[in-house]
Amino acid sequence: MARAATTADVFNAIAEAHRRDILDVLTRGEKAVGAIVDELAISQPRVSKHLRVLSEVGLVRCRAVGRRRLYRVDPARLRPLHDWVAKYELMWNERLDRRDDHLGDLQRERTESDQQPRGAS
Amino acid sequence: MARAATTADVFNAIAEAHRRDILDVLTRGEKAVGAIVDELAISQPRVSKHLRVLSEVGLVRCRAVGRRRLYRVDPARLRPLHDWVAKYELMWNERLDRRDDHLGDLQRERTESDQQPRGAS
DNA sequence: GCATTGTATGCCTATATCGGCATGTGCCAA
DNA sequence: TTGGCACATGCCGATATAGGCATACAATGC
Repeated sequence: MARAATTADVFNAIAEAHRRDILDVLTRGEKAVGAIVDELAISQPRVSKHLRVLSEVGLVRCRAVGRRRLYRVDPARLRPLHDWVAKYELMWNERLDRRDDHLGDLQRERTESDQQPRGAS
Repeated sequence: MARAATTADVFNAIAEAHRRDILDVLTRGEKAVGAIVDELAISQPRVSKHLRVLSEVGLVRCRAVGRRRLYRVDPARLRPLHDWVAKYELMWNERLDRRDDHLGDLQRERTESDQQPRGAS
């Protein structure tokens, strides 16, 4: 088996740095392919291909205007990612809080796993 | 060129669903490899390999206890991801706000890109 | 020392990616 | 209609992955 398809989900789609760059550019408003190409100094076919991936996972939407295609971000699609990370954000805030209280020694006071009897889902 | 290494950054590391599963399990506390294996019903070598990737990007830390290795999450490492998504969270909140105000017609009032003169970084 | 448990690694295959380059397709202009 | 601009696609090569299986390594217990 190989790596999961880039279009499998949002996580895979944004793994590629250039794809994130493109999204970031689109953050500043709807843009045509050519504009992205110029702004990022990436070849046009490359941009088009990345846009296709982003499009397939719904991260961008396209609108044709004349012979141009204007792409825009659909930020809501990043929600799964946001929600997933949120859990961990809680964790690191907790840790910082504890560190404030006890000045960071018992960093693992209760975290110590008691190696559950295997099978307890 | 192929896809970026899974160990290139946190984004690539968490692209793999099983890796996220492992992190989620570790969310509930430090766990030994065997515990993860049992909980996720994934082969041991697989788990070990995923842990290695997670380890290389700093998402988990390891501590040897006897012949066991206890892994724990280092949630702070997800910060880049969190920060990146945060921008988009703002965006979708804005949109919802606007929708509240104007009942969603002028969804693109100002978003309209004015196709900057090409070259303006 | 020796057998056993708990993990990490190595090797191999199938698969899919990213990027380059050339070319197809669609729309506009003269 | 012909030319040309804006994008999308197709094909190719190099690369690296995920997972299976067997095995090496480490620590423990007898």
